[in-house]
Amino acid sequence: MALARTPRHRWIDAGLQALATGGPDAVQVESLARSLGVSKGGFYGYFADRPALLTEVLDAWEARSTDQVLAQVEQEGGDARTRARRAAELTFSAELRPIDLAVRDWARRDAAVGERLRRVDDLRISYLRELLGPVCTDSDDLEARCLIAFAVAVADPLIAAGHGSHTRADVLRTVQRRLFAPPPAGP
Amino acid sequence: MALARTPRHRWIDAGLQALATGGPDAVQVESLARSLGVSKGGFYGYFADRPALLTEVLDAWEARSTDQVLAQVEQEGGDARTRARRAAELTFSAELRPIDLAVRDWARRDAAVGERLRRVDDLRISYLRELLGPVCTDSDDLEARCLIAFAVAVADPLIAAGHGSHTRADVLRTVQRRLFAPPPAGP
DNA sequence: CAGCGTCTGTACGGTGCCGTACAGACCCGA
DNA sequence: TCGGGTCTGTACGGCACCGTACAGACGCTG
Repeated sequence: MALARTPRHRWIDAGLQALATGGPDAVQVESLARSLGVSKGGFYGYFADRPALLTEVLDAWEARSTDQVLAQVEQEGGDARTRARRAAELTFSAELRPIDLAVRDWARRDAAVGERLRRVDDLRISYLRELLGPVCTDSDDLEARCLIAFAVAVADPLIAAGHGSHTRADVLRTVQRRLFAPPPAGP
Repeated sequence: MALARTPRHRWIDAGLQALATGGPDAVQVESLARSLGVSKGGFYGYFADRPALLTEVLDAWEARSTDQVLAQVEQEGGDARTRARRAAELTFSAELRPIDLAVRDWARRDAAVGERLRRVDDLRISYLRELLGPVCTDSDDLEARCLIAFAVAVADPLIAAGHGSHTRADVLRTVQRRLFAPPPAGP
């Protein structure tokens, strides 16, 4: 059996890369072949057609975004704040972040992608809820903190504005401190 | 002079619609013509080419998202919280919201679009800062609240997760209350 | 070394979109 | 009513991509 120079996973990796950079429309068979330095000859031996590749690309994204991240975080251990930060670091790494954003935009127009994203986000928020639970007294407060944390993590790279004399990193630190601060007194 | 059945602004409106639904790649001359019930015959009388249309579509979005929204809000008046809510309602209306999201994703790959988005977001955050200023004591707190408010507003429709027994509207209300609450005590 | 299966390059037809060209329909004003 | 300019439909060439077909190269296996 001859060894494949361009096995399945290389097409999928290239697909993830293209998805991250240009969205699902940019995941094109001939374009991927060019980026791999190959012709598309072998592609249709692995995948029935372009949609089949897109499905597998999403599978790969889902696995990397959930199981792999959680396994890594739990293995490294630490207190709640450490694990929350680590989970965020891994989930929104330079590699995974743009894929996440592309999928999020894709989900707006494809219900099946929306379904996948819902599964992934539910899992992420559940984990976050678990980590933030101990510092919150009532569940309203907890849900508000979860949404804030997740929304800021998701939207940070999408927001183009500056913050006067502050850097974005400054502001993010303040937000993080508030998220783990003891609950507010008032009503 | 014959009256145009399909004047400039109709092409631009259709372009905004397509942009909202399918992103910039979906803004196609022949596709827009079909959605307008016309052939593309007249298009090239108004626009040099497809990129020219995209530029004008962005112009229209920018105007509607900034000047028109601000003018409306200031005209209606009210206290800070009312105006903030009204600005959010208008900015993220059912009509403008999907365009905003599409532009945000587009800005990730097109520097010129990023530049426009930066202008628009800077203006929005400045306005928000102005409204939230009075309830904040120090500028760290103020910037954190602005980022939270804006991030939640932007990311809300992008986040697919549920919140247990709470609805998203419940959680958003809690977040909003916190944003206008008096500043927290210690660090 | 010969045979086999697998992977790869090349070529092809089909399709959809871009931008151009041009002829005819249409509406206005004289 | 008649001319003139404007808008519109149709047709075309070019290009990029999809999916298929097939021949040859490659490396393992006997």
